[in-house]
Amino acid sequence: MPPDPFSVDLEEWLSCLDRSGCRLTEPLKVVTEVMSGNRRALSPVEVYDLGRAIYPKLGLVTVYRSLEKLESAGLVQRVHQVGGCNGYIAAPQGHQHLLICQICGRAEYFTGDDISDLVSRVEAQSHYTVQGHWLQLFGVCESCK
Amino acid sequence: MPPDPFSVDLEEWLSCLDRSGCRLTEPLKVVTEVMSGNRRALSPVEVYDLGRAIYPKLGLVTVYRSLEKLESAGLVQRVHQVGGCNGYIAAPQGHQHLLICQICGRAEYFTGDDISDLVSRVEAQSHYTVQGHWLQLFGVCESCK
DNA sequence: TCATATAATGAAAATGGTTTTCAATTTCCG
DNA sequence: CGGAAATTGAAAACCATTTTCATTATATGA
Ligand SMILES: [Mn+2]
Ligand SMILES: [Mn+2]
Ligand SMILES: [Zn+2]
Ligand SMILES: [Zn+2]
Repeated sequence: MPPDPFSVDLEEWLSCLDRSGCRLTEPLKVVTEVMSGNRRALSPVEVYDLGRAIYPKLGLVTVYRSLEKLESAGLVQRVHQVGGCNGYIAAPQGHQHLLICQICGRAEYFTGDDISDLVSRVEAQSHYTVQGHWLQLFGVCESCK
Repeated sequence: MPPDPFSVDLEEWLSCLDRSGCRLTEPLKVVTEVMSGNRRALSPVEVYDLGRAIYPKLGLVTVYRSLEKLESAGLVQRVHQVGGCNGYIAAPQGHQHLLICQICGRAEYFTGDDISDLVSRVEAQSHYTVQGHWLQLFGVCESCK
């Protein structure tokens, strides 16, 4: 069973940010706490609202800057959806892709996609060299059915 | 061999728009001509620039409205990429996905992805019901290597 | 511990892509 | 042909994100 990205704890994220040269300020810690403890893709404003519940004088600009740091450090990733592409969620550990509930937004990572045969076939037919892929599954989670 | 969405001709697109209740105005025809004759994902401004080469008094607002009509009619689709999610390209015919050149932006559709085994496995493990998927391949096209 | 350099913050302003408004124009049906 | 109604383009509004800048907080090392 692969490690669950959502079980990674706050301390690890903070030391990772520390190692990458960030100062561990209160606002950054708050954004990190919100992002590490959530299983949904959150927009900057949602992070802002959740963050202010912990630290009321948090600024929205700081949320944007903190998300950028978390993304640079590889701790969160952007999530593209039909409804918008400004969501952020805890990054996968290794080769994983997202499965997102269309009703409540809850997300899980899954492993085991093997598209190497498909890639070979597509490369042969198209004469492209394939370097990477995006895969995302959409559905309904257990509690939403 | 599946039909190539990029070979669909302008007349078909126009009659499709006609059938869906649009008035075939000069600006809409111009945007349709640009979109049906291009193999790259184009942003609204790119469509605007290409369109004005044909019809100089075309307005950017009309480009937005025309792209919306083309999307509603199922003739174009939005393309999500790392560099932005405001690109539009001719829609696939049936079950196809995009392969995009990272260098020049040229895109091809491919068929034959079969992820049903993966979906079954993921459904069993996650207890989600999977309803759909996004798949996109990125690479380098023949002329860019 | 304390002084200091400097990274980080938050408010306000700027930016830039997209949408809305509205009067004028064009299409298409009768 | 009219004439109703959809469509257009310019201007203004909107809104998410970025930039600016004076102030504050952090880390470092004397
Ligand atoms: Mn994969
Ligand atoms: Mn597929
Ligand atoms: Zn759900
Ligand atoms: Zn190319």
